This record gives sequence, structure tokens and C-alpha cells, in this order.
Amino acid sequence: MKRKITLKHIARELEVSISTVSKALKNSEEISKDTKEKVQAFAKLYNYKPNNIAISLKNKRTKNIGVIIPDIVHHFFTTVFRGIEKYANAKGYNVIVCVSDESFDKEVINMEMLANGSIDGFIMALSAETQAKNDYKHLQEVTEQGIPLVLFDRITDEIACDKVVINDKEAAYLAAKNLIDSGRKKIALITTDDYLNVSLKRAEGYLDALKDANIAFDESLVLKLPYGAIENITEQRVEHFFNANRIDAALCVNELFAIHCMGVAKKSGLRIPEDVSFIGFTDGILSKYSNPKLSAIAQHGQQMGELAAKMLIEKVESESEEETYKTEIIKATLISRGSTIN
Amino acid sequence: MKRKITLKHIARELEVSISTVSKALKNSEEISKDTKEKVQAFAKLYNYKPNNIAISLKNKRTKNIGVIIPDIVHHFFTTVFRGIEKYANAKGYNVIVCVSDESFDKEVINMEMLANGSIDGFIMALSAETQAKNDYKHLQEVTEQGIPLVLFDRITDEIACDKVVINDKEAAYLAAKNLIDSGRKKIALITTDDYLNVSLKRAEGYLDALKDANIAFDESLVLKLPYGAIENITEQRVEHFFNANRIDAALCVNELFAIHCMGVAKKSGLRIPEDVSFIGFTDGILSKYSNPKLSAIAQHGQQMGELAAKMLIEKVESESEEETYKTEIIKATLISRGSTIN
DNA sequence: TATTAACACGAAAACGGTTTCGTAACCTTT
DNA sequence: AAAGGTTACGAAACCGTTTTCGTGTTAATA
Repeated sequence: MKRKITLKHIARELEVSISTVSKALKNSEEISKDTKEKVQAFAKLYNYKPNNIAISLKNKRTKNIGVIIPDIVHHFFTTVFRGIEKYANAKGYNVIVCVSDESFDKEVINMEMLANGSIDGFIMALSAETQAKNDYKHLQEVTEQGIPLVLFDRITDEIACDKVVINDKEAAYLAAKNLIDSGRKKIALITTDDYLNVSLKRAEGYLDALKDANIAFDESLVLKLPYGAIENITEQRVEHFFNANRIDAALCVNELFAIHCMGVAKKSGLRIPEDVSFIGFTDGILSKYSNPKLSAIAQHGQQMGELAAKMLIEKVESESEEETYKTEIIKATLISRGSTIN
Repeated sequence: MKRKITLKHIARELEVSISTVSKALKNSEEISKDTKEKVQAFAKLYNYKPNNIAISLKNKRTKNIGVIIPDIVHHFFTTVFRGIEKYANAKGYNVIVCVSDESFDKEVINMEMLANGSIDGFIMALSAETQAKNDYKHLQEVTEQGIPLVLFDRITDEIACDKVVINDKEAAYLAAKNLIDSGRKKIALITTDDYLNVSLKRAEGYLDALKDANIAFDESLVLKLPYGAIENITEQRVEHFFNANRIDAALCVNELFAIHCMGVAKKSGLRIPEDVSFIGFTDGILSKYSNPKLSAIAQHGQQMGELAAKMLIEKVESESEEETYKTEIIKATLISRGSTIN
């Protein structure tokens, strides 16, 4: 087994000091050409690579960034993650991922683990439980220690830090407007029990679009489904909702709701998009391969991730102590497919 | 900004030595009760947490594991990752993810970055390019340095290390047998251009099942589609394949092929499962929400990830130098849904 | 020839911990 | 009272780097 070689080994072997070796490898002016060549040749031969940990300790910079997300088996989050990883890697950073599993405690524990020197900064989306509890002490602590933090998608106003979000409200407005413009009158909003603030934003956009089109808001056109256990949603309930209210369009706050409801609607004899149009939030795998293909609001996760990483790394690498925070908005766009008329 | 407090700060403040503080915090017998209480109280008050990097340097153990996968926006890989992360986290390890993007060079670069002290071991699935080149020097180097390595799913025989795979061949056999047993005669195999060794294994199982049922293998029942760009597959080609060969069942080596072909088959008037049965490999999101729901081979990614992490951590934490490697096999199972008759 | 500058290198501190070992001060024993 | 044993702590080495500063040797200058 070839153990990793260190400066000390090289120094001993070449009968020079550690400092000389270190400088020679950095091509320092201080060291003679001869010595440099000798050292560099030796280092190359034995494939010397400096130890990252030692450098981290010295520099107080790890070149690691911590990412904490509620779930990893989730199309949107992985998309964002891909953007983060891509940008970070290009800048020489590695990414440590922790999954909070929508749990407040895990989020806290993960942050604490990483905050003790393992990373240079955090990128995170809050867990549902954290948002429900409205408790952000752990974020507070981290920022107080001067560790840069970028929040994306699931954010909070309680913490002063950089943020990246999509224009949820506007996107919902656009989607609803698209439905209205195509002649739809009874537009359903299919949403979650609303502790997730994204759902709220989307509802606002929906309401505004109705208002601007002089369509009275009808509470009975709102269907609230449980987030998560979609299998438990009885088809009868959904079917009844569609038929009783003579729904002719549905705006769904997530892809699964859209696909599920579209399936139920189809089964109950409704034609899509002739009888009912569907638009879902989050353009994921399901939207692309459903039948008909689902029109969806694309959240451009990768772009979001790249931007978040860019913002974080800029903060990490900036010397200045000034505390100025930005909230960047990624423009969500409507991708029209077979589930709507155009 | 409250900077992180160190042993040195505590020592200075309490007018004792650094060693005393260190020992006091570890509840060492050497230190008097009084001093211990004093130090511990102070540490708690100022929320002292040891610096991970310093500990890593001292211990030569980072408590990080490196995961290198070809893609992250990929249901199976994220599922495995979830298993890895879950197990690792429970054991106090963090996970650094790098995405090779199916590129040999990125895989090499990522490994080298991490191999210089950042991690205690690797878990990885080979990139397609690496498998095509059949070049594993980077893996060789890492194992020679004594860094534990666990390969999963996309593995190679060239490297001696722990491995976790599913019983691809057997699972394909079972799937094909299931189709045969339900009375199907013209069973298509829909597979990739075959540099991916998993596809080959699956083909073998298919062939064996045919043989055991005394069904002659018919080359024209094999459809090879390009991996990746599924959108570019013309529907005509697929439709023609189904009709010309009077296919009554299809075993697809991945979910996308299955969903795509099922969609085409449906469009061309074939009823599923009455006229044609479908079974896909990889039980992902699409299978659960397609219409009809797709019967699929579940690869139990999370279990695979947990096992890989377990094997790795055992190696990492074992003192012994002995080189014994295992290849664990996760049993894939057939999940019967609406696309097959039972 | 004496002084100074340039050169080439090494010693040592620092990053933040852990751990081994040495020792002063007190206590117990004979 | 001398010897031995505890107790409670500190000094220092170590992990692998980087970097500052000091210094001996040689070459250039006055």
C-alpha cells in the first residue's frame, strides 16, 4: 500500500527543510533553480498532492459548501442541486449534501455538524417542519458566526441573508391568465394544506388573475389536498370535485396533484384539454411523459442552483465584512403542452 | 459577529493550559472536579464546539464519505443516494457528492480532488464513458493508497473492492418468465446500444427465460434504442416495430423506454395489458403514475445505498489491513401493476 | 579590504485540536 | 523525617501545510 507522501517525506529524502520543499513546489523566487527542479521532479515522481485538510486548517477555508435540502428523491431539488454542484465544481468547490427529510431537528443537527469548520457556507431550502414552527435560531446562529448562507425556494423573511426564489405569484398569475384567455370560466385551484409558503404565493397569483379578468372568486373551486401521501387521496373526492363544480380548468400547485387529478378526470370521462385544461407547477419528469403531456410552470431549478452557488461563493470569497443581502428572482415560465389549448 | 471560540480562548480566559481545557471537556479523570465544572460551564456558555478540520487533521479521519455518481437528476441514483446519506448520517458521517456527468475526465478529476484527504472512502457508480473506455487507473490509484472503495450498480471486475449490485439477470429472467406464464408468445426486448453492462445482464436473463420455456429467440423482437435522447426516437419506428412483429409483451431495460413505448403502443390502438403487456426495469416515478401503471422491476435503491454505506464504513473503521472484498447482491423484485395481466 | 546586498535556505510559529509525558505539591506510610 | 504515591496540571509533540523572519555564504560595491 502506497501511503500518501507528505512534504516531510520529500524533505527528508532530499535532505532539505520542509519550508524549502513547500516553496520549491510553489515555484518561489526564493529557491534556486536547481533545488526547485530537484524537488518538483521528486514530487511528480511520487505523485505528491498537498493534503486538503491541512490546507483547510491553515487557510480557514475548506472549499466545501454545505447544501441542506428537505428531500433528495425529488425532481426539483435534484435539479437545483445539479446547478449548485456544477457551478461549485467549476470553481473548485465540493458539495456536502445533507437531507433534512422535512424535519426541523435533522435540519438543526445537520447545520451544527457542518458549521464547525466543515464548510465555507450554506445553501438551503427550509424543511416543512421548520417553516411550520417558524423557528430559525439555527440559521441565526450560523449567520451570526459570519458563515454565508443562501436560501432558495423555501425561504423565510426572518433571516437576513441572500435568497433565490422564483416569481411564484407572477407565474401563477400567468398560468391562470393563460387559462382564462383560452376561454375557461371555472378554474380550479388545487393546492396544499397551506403551511408551505410557496403554495400561498401561487394562490395569490391565481386570485389576482381572476380579479383582473373580473371573475368572482369561488371558494368551492379550491381543492386542498394533503402534501405527501397522494395515494391516500380518494378518487371519489377528486371526481366529485370536478363534476359537481363543472370545472373546465385546473391550476395545480405541484406536479403530482396535476397528474393525479388529470388521471381521475380522464377516467371519469372528461377529455383533456377539450373539457378541462390542466397546468401544473414544477415541470418534472411526469409532465413530460404523461398523456396528454402536462403544461407546466418550469422553475428552472438548475439555473436557480447555479445562481445560488454563485451568490454563495462570491460572499465566501469576498473580503469585505459589509452585510448587504440580495434576493434574486428566477423567472418561472409556462411551458405549454397537450393539457391546455393554445 | 461572534467568531467561533477555540480551546485557546477558553484556556486564556480561565488561566489554565490548553491541555487542561481539552481534557476537562472530555471529562478526563486527570482533571479535578472543580476545574472540569468551570471549564465545562464556560464552554457551554460560549457554545464551544471543536473544529472538525483540526480533529480530522489529527485523527487522519474526516468522517466524510465521497459519492461519485453519473447523474443526480435520476431517480435510481437519488434513491441510492438517500440510502447512503441516511446510513452515513446515522453513523456520524457526512457525504460529499460529485457528479461525473457520464464523463471519464470528470470522474477522474473528482476522485483526485477528494482523494487528497477530504474523504475516508468512496462509494461510486461508474460513468458510461469510463465503462466504455474500460480504463480504471484512477480507481486503482485510490485503492492502492488504501482508501476504501465500494462500487455499486455500474461496477467492473477489473478492480478488487467491495461491490453492491442487483441480480439483473435473474430479475430479467423473472420478468420474462412472468410474461411467458401469462401466455405471451412474442416478447420484445427493448434495450440500449449496449456498452452499459447492466443492459447486457438483463438481456441474458431474457434469453434464458425464453430458452427455458422453449421459445426460440427471435432477433427481430429486439429493439435497440439510444440511451439518453429519448425525444429523438421516432414514434413510427417504435410503432412499426410493434405492429410488424405482432408483439404481445415487452420487457424494457429502463423506465423511460417502457413509458415511451407504452405511449406509442396505446396511441396506435393497442390495449394494455389486453393486447400487449409491459414490464420496465427501474421502478421510478413514471411507473407509479403512468396509465396504466407500469409493472416494474424494483431495484431497491435505498437498500442498496444503505448497504454500500454500511460496507464502506465498516472498512473505514476496521483496523485490519486484510484485503477481503465482498460483492453483495440486492434482490430485485417484480412489482405487478396494470401493465401486465396476473 | 571592509561593507553591503543578494541569494538560498532553515527555524519556527501558526492553524486547532489530542495525547504523552514530566513534575510540583501534597498526602500517606514506615 | 525520608520514601513513596497521588493528584492535578502544564509543556511539548504531533497532524501537514504556509509563511514570516533570521542567517550563513557568496558576490558586488566602496
